[in-house]
This record gives sequence, structure tokens and C-alpha cells, in this order.
Amino acid sequence: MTTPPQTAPRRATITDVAREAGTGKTSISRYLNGEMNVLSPELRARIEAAIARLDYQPNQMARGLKRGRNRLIGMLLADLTNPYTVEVLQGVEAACHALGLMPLICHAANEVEMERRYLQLLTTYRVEGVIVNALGVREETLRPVGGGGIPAVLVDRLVDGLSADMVGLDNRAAAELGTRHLLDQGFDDIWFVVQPFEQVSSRQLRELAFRDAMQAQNAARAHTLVLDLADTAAVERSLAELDRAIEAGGGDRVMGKAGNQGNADTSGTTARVALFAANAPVALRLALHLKGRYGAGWQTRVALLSIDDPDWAELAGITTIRQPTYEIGYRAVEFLHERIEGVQSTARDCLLPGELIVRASTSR
Amino acid sequence: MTTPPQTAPRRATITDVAREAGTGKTSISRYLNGEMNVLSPELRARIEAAIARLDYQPNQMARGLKRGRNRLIGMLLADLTNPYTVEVLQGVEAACHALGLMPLICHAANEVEMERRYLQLLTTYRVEGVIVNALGVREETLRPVGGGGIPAVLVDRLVDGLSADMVGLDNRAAAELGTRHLLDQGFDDIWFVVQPFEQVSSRQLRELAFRDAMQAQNAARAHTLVLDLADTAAVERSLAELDRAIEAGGGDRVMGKAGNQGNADTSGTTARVALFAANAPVALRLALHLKGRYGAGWQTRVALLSIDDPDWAELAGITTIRQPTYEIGYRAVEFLHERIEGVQSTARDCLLPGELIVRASTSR
DNA sequence: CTGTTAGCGCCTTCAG
DNA sequence: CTGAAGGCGCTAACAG
Repeated sequence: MTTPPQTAPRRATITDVAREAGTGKTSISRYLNGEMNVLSPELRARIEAAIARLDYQPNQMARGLKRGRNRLIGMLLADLTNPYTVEVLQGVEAACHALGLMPLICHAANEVEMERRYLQLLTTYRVEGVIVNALGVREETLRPVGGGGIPAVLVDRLVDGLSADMVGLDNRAAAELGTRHLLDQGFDDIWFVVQPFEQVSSRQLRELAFRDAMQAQNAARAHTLVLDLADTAAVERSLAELDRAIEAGGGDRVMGKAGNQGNADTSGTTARVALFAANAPVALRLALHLKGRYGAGWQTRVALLSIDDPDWAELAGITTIRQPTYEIGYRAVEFLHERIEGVQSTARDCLLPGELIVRASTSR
Repeated sequence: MTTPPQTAPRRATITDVAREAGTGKTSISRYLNGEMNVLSPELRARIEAAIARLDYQPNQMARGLKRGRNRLIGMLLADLTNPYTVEVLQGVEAACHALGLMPLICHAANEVEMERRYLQLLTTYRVEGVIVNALGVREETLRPVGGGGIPAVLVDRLVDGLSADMVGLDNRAAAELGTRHLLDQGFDDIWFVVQPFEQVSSRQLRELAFRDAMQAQNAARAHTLVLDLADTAAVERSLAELDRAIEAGGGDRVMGKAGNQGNADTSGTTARVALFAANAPVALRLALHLKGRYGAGWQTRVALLSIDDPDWAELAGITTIRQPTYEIGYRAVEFLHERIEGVQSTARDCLLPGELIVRASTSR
């Protein structure tokens, strides 16, 4: 109760504490680092008191400078607007917490240039490692990091030419799961809608797996539609194409595979159309459009399934494939931590399964 | 020149660059700090070359240690799951970027204990200032920060007993705007739904302003319902209460004000019920419930208006009051920056207006 | 214009 | 068990 804090009192340093405790800096340092067995209980008590009295808190920067590790790791995020990202982040934070790491979160807001700059900034702060979930990072961009000795772990997407640990959804299995569900429900004209592929490997993988799954099932009508959310005009055109297909009850374009084998199929009869969104942002855009066109009950008119399970999915009644986001984040940090501690194995992949959540939109 | 650096090539230091450029460290430092007018073009060129050759990047930690400022600011966030938070963050990042600051983002995930710990951690990293959007931070918790000389700016909520700059929505005006809109649309039995007030001043302010607005309009039926999203059972009970009110077409509880003055009111006739959500998380919970109970077209059955404008609002067709989130974040950083630069004025408030966005749910 | 000399706050030998 | 001395990478006076 005797602490009238008055004028911006310079924060106490280790020297202050040493003086206050009537000892040398070394002992304070030892205390801070938990080397209790090397301190007499008496000294230890004095130090404790001094620290409390001065409200001393060791300067992480100085410690980092000295021993070369500051417990900071970089977390480069392409898009915090995507619920997926936030969820992954929760796992990252939990793991960091458990491992005594501090994540430096950088949000590139879908701008490749930003990503580059942040990456550079991170090295400047001498982070011990980096977790990357970026849009356009190429091998060269990551050179100063992955190459320069700073360990890196990729989340959700690979970087071509870079060999690093990666953790994310098992895209192939997820796309198969979704496709099969739609086919099982009797949909036979499926449109896979995805953002421009760019450097994002997961988009490519999902689309590829979708096509493969369709082919494996001898399903005739597999379409892929690229939706560039950043380009309004392009979006309009793409959606118009979709409308035509939906309203024709099938549409005449058939991209998926070549031949329809013996399987009973629906050629001739009206096809049942379903939309397969590659992720939540796409799904939202589609839902908005469908609602505008078919009204409140659009879910019963056209089937929509999406990878990602944003909080509004339940509200909109769309079927989803939920990613184990928390675990993805957690594992990423664990991987990174191992690398920081010196593990040298070749690049590892950790592919986690998604979970199908069926809702009104696809259950007749 | 002896051993080609093969394993984890230690990052180049200023000393390395000096040697490489055949000069002293001081000149390098001068170069780094842009004191070009004090360097001969010749030397400058040599330095430039050396830096490029060594891929040198100054160590921010060391710089910070030396000059006492590391350009780091703390950003304490109560809930990244709330779109509001992410939007504010975008403004923060933009401003930081413009001012050469680096935000250290800490996500407390609605846990008061986490907030305390992060705040402490931030001081440990010697951040130059802190932007706080927390759930349960009280004056004492912020003592090591606001009191200990580190400037702090509050976002969206005040901290009792602490005098610091604050920026956020003009809650009173927003609540009035919403209330008036509902009344104008002919709703006369309005339920304000809000999370437990706890230490969150904005929740209290909104509720208070709502009641005041109702009273000013001589509107008889003003109710306040507290929805504790963290407590499933409690939520169920609260929602059941709401259902009763909605289905009675009015309900018998009247909490708002005491007397109904001369104004024409609806007593006797069936009242038109409307729900006023204090923020997006509440609105989402309400929407989910209403959809479950009244089906896809629930928006036409019961009116829902919410402060906050999450991306699914358009999809759900609910009326909202959009906050100037980006600007809130931007201003917060500007305030903080001024404080860091030494501005000493008394605590300032920056209240920004919200914007009403009318959608199906409240427009008959 | 340029280099030398001290530290910033802390940790780490290395002698007591 | 304890303390003194040196240095991490960088900047900030002072000399030249």
C-alpha cells in the first residue's frame, strides 16, 4: 500500500534488483532462470522481496539478445476474415502457450506484397520460426526464412519448390467425402466452385480430387467454376452461368469425364444440380446469390455443400465439411517447435480428416 | 574467407558489414538510420554493396535495447471470433503500417485470466503502448500498463477507474437509431437482448440508451433480456421466455417505464414484437433459434435488428447498425501514437457514428 | 565526413 | 554457493 506511482518511473532493471537485494546481478539472473538449487534460501528470499518491491519484470528483448532466442515465432496469415484462419489461430495460441512461445501475428489481408514485407519484418525481429498460411508465397519469398536457417511450417498449402513441414486438411479425402455425399443424395450434376487457384495448393488439390471422385463413380456431370471474389464483374458472369445450369435442371456442359459406362444414370431425364464450394468465402457468395434469386427457401431449391464450417452454416442450413482447425494450428506449432529444437528429419506432412455435417440443403 | 558457411550461417551483424565494407560500425549505423547527408557517396556505395552481399538485416531487438523503443505495440483482443474484432484489427494494421509500428496481437479468447497474463507478457516485451479491447480488465490489471508509464488506448469499452483515451461506437446514438427505426416500423414491444454486462461498458451503455429512447418515445413495452452465451441452460431458459413473448404477440411483462402517457399505444390490441440484439454474437444465437422455431422464413415472422454487421447479416436478412470498425482501429492507433510521442492532454474520447442498414427482417 | 568508446539489460564463463 | 568481468548487436556521444 506504500506505492504512490508518480512520474513515469523507469522500469527496474536487473541491476536495480541486485542493488535492492544487496547482491550481484548474477544471482538475480540465476533466480530468474530457475536455478534455485544454487541459491541459498536466504538469498533467494531477499531476491524475491526485492523483485516484488520493485515490480521488476525481466526485459525479454535483452534476454533474447544475449542468448540468441527470444521465444518469438511469426504467424503469417493470408486472411483473418476467413473463419478458418481464426480457428487455426486458436490452436496456435494454445500450443504456443503450452510451449512458452509468443506468436507474432501478421495479417497480410490477401495482399502478396504484404506477405513479403511481413516475412522480412519477422526476420528482422529474429523470430525463431515461422508458420505460414499465405496466398502467394513462393519459394524465393521464403528463402530468407526457410532457407536462411529459420524453420518454417506451412499451413493448409504447400509452397512449390520449398521443402518444409506442412499441416492441413486431407483435401483429397475431404473432396471425396463431399462428392460421394452429393452423389449418394441423388445429385448427379455437380458444380465445384473455387477461387482462382493462384499459388494455393489446397484449392488445386480439392478440385482435382473432386474430379477424380466424380470419374471414379462414373458420374457424368462434373463442372468446375472459378469464382474470383475480388472481381465483381467476373463474379456476376460466373453466377449467371451457374443460374443457367441450375434452371436448365442440368445444363449441357459436361466437363468431367468422357464416357458414361453401364451405370444407371440420368441422361435424358432432368439432372439434379448441386453446388460444391471449395471453402467458406465461396459458399457465402453463392448463398447470397441463391438467396437473392430463389428467396428465403433457396436451400430446398438448390443443394449447397461447402468445405469449412463457418458459424452461419447452421443458420443457412448448408451442408459442410468441418476442418479440424484447432488441431491444425496446434500441430503446426508442435512441428515448428521440434524444428526449433533442432529436429532434422525431412519435411513432414500432417493431413487431418474433415467431418461431414449434413444439413437441410443436401438432405432432400 | 576461410570456411564456406554451411550449417545455419549465423545472420550477419553490423560488425560483419563494417568489416566487409572496410569501415567502422558507426557508418553502418548511420546508413541504417538514413543519415545519408553525413556519408560520402563513395562510402555509402560500399556499405550498400556489403549489405547486399551479406543479406544483412539489422536486429530490431538490439536496436530496441539500445534506444529504448522497439516500435512494438500491444493489441489485446477479447474475442477474435467476433467479426467486429477482426474488422477493427484491419484498421489497426493499416495505421501501424503507416506509422512504422508493429502490433503484437494477443487473443485472450474471452478469458479474463488470459488477459491478465498477456498484459503482463506485453510489458515484458517492453511494448511502447497498448490498445485494449478486453472483457474483464479492471483498473488494477492495467496498472502495470497505463499506470506504469505505458500509454494505453481503450477500444469499445471503458475501464472503470482508469483514465485513458477511448475510441469506439457512439453507443447512445446507435441504440437510439435502432430503437427509433423499430418504432417507426410499427413495432411497439421491443426486447433488447444482451450478453451479461460484466465489465463491458458498451453493453451497459447500449442497454441504457435503448431504455431511454423507449421512454422518450413513450413506448410502453421495453424489455431487457440477458443472454449468457457461455451457459447453454441459461440460454435455453431465456429463449423460452422470448418465445412466449413472441407468441403471445406481446407478452405481459413490462419493464421499460412506469406510466403510459396520452400517446396512442397498442395496449389491448396485439403488440408487434421486435428483437434488438446488442451485438453480432447475440444476433447469431437469436437467429439460429428463430430459424429452428419458425423455419426458413422466420425473418418475416419476427423482427430482428442488431448492432454489428457481420457478413452473414445480408444472408439472414436482418437489419443492422454497422460500426465504423476500420476507422475505430485506425483512430486508436493514432491516439496511441500521439501518446507515445509524448502528448499529455487529459483522456480523450472518440465516438464514431453507426450506420443503419435496413433489411427484410424489419421492413414489414 | 569518419572512427572510437561506452554502454542498453541480460546471461555466461570463470574464479573465489 | 556467490560475484566480477565480458559480450550479444546496436546506437550515441565524443573526438579526429
